[in-house]
Amino acid sequence: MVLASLSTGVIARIMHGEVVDGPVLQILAIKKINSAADSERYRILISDGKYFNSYAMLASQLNVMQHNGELEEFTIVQLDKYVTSLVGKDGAGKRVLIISELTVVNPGAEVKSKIGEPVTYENAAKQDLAPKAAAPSNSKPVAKKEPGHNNNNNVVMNSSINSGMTHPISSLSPYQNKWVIKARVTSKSGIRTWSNARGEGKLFSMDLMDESGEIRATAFKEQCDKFFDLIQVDSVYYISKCQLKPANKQYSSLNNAYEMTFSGETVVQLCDDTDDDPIPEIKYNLIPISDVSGMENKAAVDTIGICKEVGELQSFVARTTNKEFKKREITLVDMSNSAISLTLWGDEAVNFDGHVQPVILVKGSRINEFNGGKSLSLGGGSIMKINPDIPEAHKLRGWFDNGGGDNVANMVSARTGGGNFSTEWMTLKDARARNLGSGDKPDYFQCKAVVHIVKQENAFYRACPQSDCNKKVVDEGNDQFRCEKCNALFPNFKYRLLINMSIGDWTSNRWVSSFNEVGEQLLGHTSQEVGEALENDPAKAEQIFSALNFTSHIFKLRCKNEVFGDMTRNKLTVQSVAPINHKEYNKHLLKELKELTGIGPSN
DNA sequence: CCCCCCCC
Repeated sequence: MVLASLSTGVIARIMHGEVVDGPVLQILAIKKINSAADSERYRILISDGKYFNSYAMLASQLNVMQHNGELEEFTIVQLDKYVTSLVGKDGAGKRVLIISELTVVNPGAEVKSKIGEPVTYENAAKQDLAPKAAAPSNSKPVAKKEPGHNNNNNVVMNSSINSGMTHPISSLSPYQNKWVIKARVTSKSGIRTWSNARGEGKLFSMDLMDESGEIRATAFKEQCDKFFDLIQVDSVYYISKCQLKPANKQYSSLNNAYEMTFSGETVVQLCDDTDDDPIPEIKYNLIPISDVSGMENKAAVDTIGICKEVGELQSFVARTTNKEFKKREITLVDMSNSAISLTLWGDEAVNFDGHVQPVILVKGSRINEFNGGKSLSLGGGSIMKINPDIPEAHKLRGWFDNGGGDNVANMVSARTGGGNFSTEWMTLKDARARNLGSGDKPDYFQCKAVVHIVKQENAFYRACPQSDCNKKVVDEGNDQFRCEKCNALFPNFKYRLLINMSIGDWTSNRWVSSFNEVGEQLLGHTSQEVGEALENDPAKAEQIFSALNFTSHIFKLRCKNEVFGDMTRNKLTVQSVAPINHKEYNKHLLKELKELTGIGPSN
């Protein structure tokens, strides 16, 4: 076994500001810093064999290495990426080493002992330091200063910027307020107003990130107006003089025990030296839309797709909070031949122009699962980019403009109840033979079938006229109708359809039930029209119902055993009907043929 | 000081 040589004496040079590529060092100890819960930080005692530094910290993305036991005592590591930064009051505090990327060269178990007799670098001999007066590590020439906001003689801010000495986000706490951070905005909310018992106002919030960590910041009222336009996602800013307070973890998934609030003292200054900047870029973990099917409900998703369809802007009042919301649902497609619904909110929904079918990138969108379909929703901390200038976007554009989105096979948001995949094709005979519906949960399948018989008897009922109640009403006479669910009398009612019909495919036939919306779609008339015809105009009703006979459709069916007394019946309910897409259906038939015969196209 | 992002 060969142990790597340590970069002897290098810690003194690094800590005096020299930039050294890939120093090889030994971990002598690692311990968790006593900080508030939920913000996990590790401090390291690290040595180059001659000097040690006990003020080294692990950037949080490396915590996992410690969890995996890769950073035990005596481990030899190479630092692939690190910065030094000042913490403490007025820049007079400690300089810390923050390690954001490292490679294990020799595991601690192999090395087994401390190398050399290191002493603190603060006593380093002159010859170990860089020959010329070394610049602090962050002190690349700072770009020309923008006129800062509230930047009147801000000594701390200016001296920090001029010296290149900023504080790592992970070092911020409520106990010390002389700091300047240099951070990238990773997301920014819209302006939101509130009004409650304690008052009213407006605010916006943003997420900030640097090499060491991340933090949420919120600007209220005056600060909201003052800073909203200045703050832009992806830009880097110097920020100082905010209030810090414990983060309410209920509302934030950021890895920080604290959050900050802008105050009247807060100073924000755009930093435009982005091309040679130690602040990391926002990372997008883009996944194919098809992958969303297999992910957990509420999980965060970064993805990119073409906006193939745009829904109308919708307004509604949330039933629980009585707040009004605006939303718009759009459909994204990508090269996994999959489509998914994405919900935009507020101004983003109002201002969205989808008719040009732009490329849409989302970061941190949330999965909402309903009846087996999964859709995405933008929320706090998520961002959307329209036509981002990245290779993935150009690739998608080319794919889509050449007809790529024409044959989307996998509807990730389709409500099949069937779980992770598109609804399985099955014949009516196989559905029986395979005892579908006998489990705890319903089964779902689809088949192509023709309508044989449609029952007119009991094809409708009179329902409560309230929009969110479909309960059958009791005719009280005198044109009064009682809803027992709403416990109210109404002078009117609405018709609801409940169509029973026999459908058949080439293997078998079955009775199926269709509820209101599917019934309207099949009959091509509103429930009101159908109900009135059945009650008052038998000839019209006959015309409406017979038009459905011998028509073929793709039926998505829900199959479940239902118990009535001591009888168990296997019941089929039509979830949705669609016209036969012959291209799609033939694809399915070819696949079946290939499975039966082994002959056919490769996919 | 917000912390809402529904419904089906």
